[in-house]
Amino acid sequence: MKLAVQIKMTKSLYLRDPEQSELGRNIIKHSIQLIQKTGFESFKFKKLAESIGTTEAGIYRYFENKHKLLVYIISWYWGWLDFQIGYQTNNVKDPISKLKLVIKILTNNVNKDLIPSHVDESLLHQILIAEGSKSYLTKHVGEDNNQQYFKPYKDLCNSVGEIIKECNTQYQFPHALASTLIEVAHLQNFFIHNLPTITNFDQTKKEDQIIEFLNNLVFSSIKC
Amino acid sequence: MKLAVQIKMTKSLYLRDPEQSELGRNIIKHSIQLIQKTGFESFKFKKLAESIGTTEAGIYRYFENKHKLLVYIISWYWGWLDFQIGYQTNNVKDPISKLKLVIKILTNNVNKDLIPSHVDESLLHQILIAEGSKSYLTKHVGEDNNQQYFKPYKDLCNSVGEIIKECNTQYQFPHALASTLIEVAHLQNFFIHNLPTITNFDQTKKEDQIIEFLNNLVFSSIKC
DNA sequence: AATAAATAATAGTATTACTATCATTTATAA
DNA sequence: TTATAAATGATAGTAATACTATTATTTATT
Repeated sequence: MKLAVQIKMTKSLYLRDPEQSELGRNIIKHSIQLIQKTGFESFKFKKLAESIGTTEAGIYRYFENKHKLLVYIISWYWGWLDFQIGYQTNNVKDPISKLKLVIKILTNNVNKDLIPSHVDESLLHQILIAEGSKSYLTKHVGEDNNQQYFKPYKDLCNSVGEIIKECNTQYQFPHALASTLIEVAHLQNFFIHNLPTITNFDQTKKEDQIIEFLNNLVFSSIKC
Repeated sequence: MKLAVQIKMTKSLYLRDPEQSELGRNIIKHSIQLIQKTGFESFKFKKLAESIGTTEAGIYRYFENKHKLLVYIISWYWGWLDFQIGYQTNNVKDPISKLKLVIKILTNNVNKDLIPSHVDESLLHQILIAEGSKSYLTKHVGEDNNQQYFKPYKDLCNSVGEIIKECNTQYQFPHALASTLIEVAHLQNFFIHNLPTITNFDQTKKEDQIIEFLNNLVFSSIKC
């Protein structure tokens, strides 16, 4: 039997809870496929409706607009990552090993068993890399923040920050380093695949090199 | 007499060179104001035309679309930063002092004397923070890269990477660290102003704290 | 004074991001 | 079972947007 994780989502992100119906789950599933395939700018509710076999109006009953749908998907991923980190580092005592595992998870070396079937984790990870920052890089980020849209992201930063603290209680910027680590993991992944000449990474074992770079960055900073 | 810096721009970014006419310079000037004020998503050529006192068709004679205009503006800024770094670190012998100065420049503690009058450097810096990554986070990043749209950005990463190398020739990832430094400077600036609870920075002397964080990050990594 | 280039004025088109309406199906409750 | 409500489907419509095209007018160059 497959264990499906339930990620708690902010209610104000949706009009109708997409987890509670077949159509809703289809909206999420096909959104992930379409956004990954076409990019967020070319992602249209009309195309989404077509690929599901429903109508635009059907989508709008679940999500007010496509930006909220993007934020929903991305928040879901942050929540899931946060759960993964808690779950997978559960038995790890040594904080340094813990943080190393976190870096691996952020760079996408994870156990995929616990994910609900309608979500494709590898597509989601690609969306995060290419579209993640668009969820907050808006003029209405303040209001969105007041509505708790970024709570899963902040919770994740906090979880990672706490592990950093465990490694070195003297380190001054655990939370800034946590958000840096999360974002740079995605950033370097994007660069390595799309603007390769920007980095020194050779083109073999890309992910491993990102992990090495991040390990060096983080553990030098906290002097471990 | 004011010295105006000329930044070399990729020709394929524009249809007509905006530096060469009053209208062109107005397009740049008012774009910067409008994008900063409304955000890129709400930035419309129609509104831009109105604020200049020309027509949409007039803008389209200079730029094929608003994405290319954004890339133009952002590339210009990277070129300008690269120049600033070269110019201001010119007399600095010690590579560590040099790199510290670079961090200051990236966090916007710069001499503004050399900037052409139609460009507002502080608005531009804000655009970079909030919209910078949108210039490459597209599905057509590969083609854009082939067209050399990101050359100024890569050149800047390279300049910073070279300074990092001077500090420690043994360090493995000078260019990855350079791009990380540039992006994290902007990222932490965005977070501190828009999602403050994410970092540990207290709300006074924000920029100084970013500088401190970046100094720690970079100099620990390269063991200086 | 002749010619070319740049700009202004206006109009038009396909697409998009929604909103509204009403009929039909599906689930729930008496 | 039937009554009621809730969710979905089908269709239409609208204002705004991202462009393109055309022609007239102004400005610069020869």
